Amino acid sequence: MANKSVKQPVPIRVMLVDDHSAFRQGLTALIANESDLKVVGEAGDGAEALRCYREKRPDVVLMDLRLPGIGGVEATMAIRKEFPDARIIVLTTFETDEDIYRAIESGAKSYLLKDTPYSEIAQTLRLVYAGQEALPPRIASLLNHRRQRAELSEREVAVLQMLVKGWSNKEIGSSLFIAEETVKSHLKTLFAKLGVHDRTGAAISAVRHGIVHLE
Amino acid sequence: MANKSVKQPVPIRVMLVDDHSAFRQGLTALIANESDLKVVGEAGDGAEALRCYREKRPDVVLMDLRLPGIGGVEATMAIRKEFPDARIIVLTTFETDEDIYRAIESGAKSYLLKDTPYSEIAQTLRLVYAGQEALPPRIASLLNHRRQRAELSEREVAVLQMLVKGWSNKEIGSSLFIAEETVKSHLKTLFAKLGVHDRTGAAISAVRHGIVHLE
DNA sequence: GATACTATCCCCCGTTCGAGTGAAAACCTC
DNA sequence: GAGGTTTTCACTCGAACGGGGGATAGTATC
Repeated sequence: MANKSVKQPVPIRVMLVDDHSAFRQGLTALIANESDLKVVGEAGDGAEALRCYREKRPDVVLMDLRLPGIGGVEATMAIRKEFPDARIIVLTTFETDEDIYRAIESGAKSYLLKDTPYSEIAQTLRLVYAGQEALPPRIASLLNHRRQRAELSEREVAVLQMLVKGWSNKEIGSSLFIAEETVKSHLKTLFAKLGVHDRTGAAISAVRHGIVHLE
Repeated sequence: MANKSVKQPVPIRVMLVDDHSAFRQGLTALIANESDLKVVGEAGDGAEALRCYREKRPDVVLMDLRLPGIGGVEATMAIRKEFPDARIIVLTTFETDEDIYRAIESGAKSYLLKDTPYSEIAQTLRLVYAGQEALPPRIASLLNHRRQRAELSEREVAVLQMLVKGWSNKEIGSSLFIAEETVKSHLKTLFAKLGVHDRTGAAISAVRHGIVHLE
């Protein structure tokens, strides 16, 4: 039982953040097979993640994005604010460029989809522990797309959200206490920034890129 | 090594269909802990699923929807055509009412999301093996929504797809070799059936309900 | 053969939308 | 305080859209 492992005397200490215990369970079981990796903590939401990080000080964190209460992006920012050296890998099912962008901006070192082969997840844990930033090609490409897209102002996003709800310019205007003409003005810049030519295109583009979430 | 199990002398024979080996791996590991369940076959795509079913004749199948080549719905139909008694549970990440509807129509006995707690997956395997149709409340509710929605004709779906692409009525018309007026006519019935009042609402509704998939 | 439903097309008419152009006020940054 | 961005609003004009009606032909369904 003594620590006689030749390859890795001190395993990389991993923490899992995901609201689905079944997923944590399965991943823990798989990681248990690796001699150089060890799960030292689990959290089911953002607040718990911060508490657990403080207590366990893991080497690497696997973080889901959709969490009850505080989301994964906010949790990542909170942890990195207190522990600037924290190495966090986002592991989620979302793959819009906006989600990826926000995750990386918040300080995540990598971004993996949940259907990534397990071996690749393990490999990424090792790479990120070693200080690298390992982004799969597809993710890196989407991140680039997002960075090439023009930034949307706060107001423009607000208009876009109401557009996706199916509201008319007049309805958007009265909801925001501005003239219909102003809404049209925002839409014009939105069309240009999104590279579309009408409101339907803008709505679809907003959903496709994850700027506005349905549900 | 002899079969001395008291509780379940003959375990329920389960087959997994999912293109991600990591997921199959994790699930197989978890199922191995259950004395009354046993994974007897795995497939990575629809065609392999049918071959494997013929060979192994499992009691229950866990089927993903997004598969390379032949999709999960088609695979379910193919298996049930050859083996009408086949008990198939869809296990996927999609949760639009349209996806659920098509899965159940194709003969699936249950529909679970991949983030379902493992214990519930196991329980559903047992229930479906016993001949029941176990639909989680949320899924059943979405299925009802779909059934309350009016059926869309083939032509209407075609128009809707082009609408989501951001095409104008004129563009849709020339693409389908019909007059612009005919497109407007289809749109009128679409608006009524989808319960919206303009094309943007129709586009969002189509995506939300899974009638048209983005990407 | 009567009864649906679907797909196709037409008309009118008012509303909405989008392009073009311009401009003023507020705010931040340097 | 000069310069940039954001937000706000105005005006015109033509194109696109959506609601109302109706009509014909084909194909199932019964």
